Amino acid sequence: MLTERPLSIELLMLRAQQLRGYSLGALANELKISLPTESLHGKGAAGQLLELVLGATAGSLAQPDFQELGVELKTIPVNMDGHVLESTYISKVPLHSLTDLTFEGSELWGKLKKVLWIPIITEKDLAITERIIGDAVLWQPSMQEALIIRKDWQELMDMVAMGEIEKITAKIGQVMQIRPKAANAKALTRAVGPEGYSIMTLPRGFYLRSNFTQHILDTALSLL
DNA sequence: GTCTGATCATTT
DNA sequence: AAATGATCAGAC
Repeated sequence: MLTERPLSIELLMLRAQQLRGYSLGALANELKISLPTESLHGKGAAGQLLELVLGATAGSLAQPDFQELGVELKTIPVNMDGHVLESTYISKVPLHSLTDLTFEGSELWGKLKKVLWIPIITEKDLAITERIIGDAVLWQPSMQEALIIRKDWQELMDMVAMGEIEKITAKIGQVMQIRPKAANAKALTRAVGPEGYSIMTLPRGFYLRSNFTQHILDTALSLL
């Protein structure tokens, strides 16, 4: 089983497609690594396993997983009917030092320009080891999709810049939303508050709504 | 604490 | 059932 960094998108796709049908348990066995037993304690296990086997850069960089290829890797849980089960975290939301921020230069857009989606076929409470790798999909947003993403980003970031982070709920945004992204309620970070003063608040993340990622997967699969 | 990888648990 | 808000694990 190869784990080196792929030299081209074609090689990356080839390798990803070869993983179809593997269970996460079988894959972990080949790599001689162990997986968490309970899903409550293995939330990121699928993504980390796929990063390892596909040769992604580990680490906490604000850059795509395959930086040279401009590709971000995302596992996405779907049930046996192909139904997307969860929203997808994309990137952290900048909450301070917001001058000169543009959509084109944002961390979010850097990751959404090109995404390799790897469906993980599962059901609630199914052991992590029993989950199955599905058909990989390489996605680039269409012009229309990109415009909607940019509109959501601007609406949300306008509120952040205006010091209205505490007014933002997950209901805002057509295909994307802002939600907490923290270890727990005690993890606070600095943000722009009302009147421009600094406040402490929960870290936030950008998430793609599941109906949007469902559309991405459905569109790709309809072309096969 | 700040990031990555996400899913869980409760409300709607 | 779907959506929202909260949380789990690990690297640094």
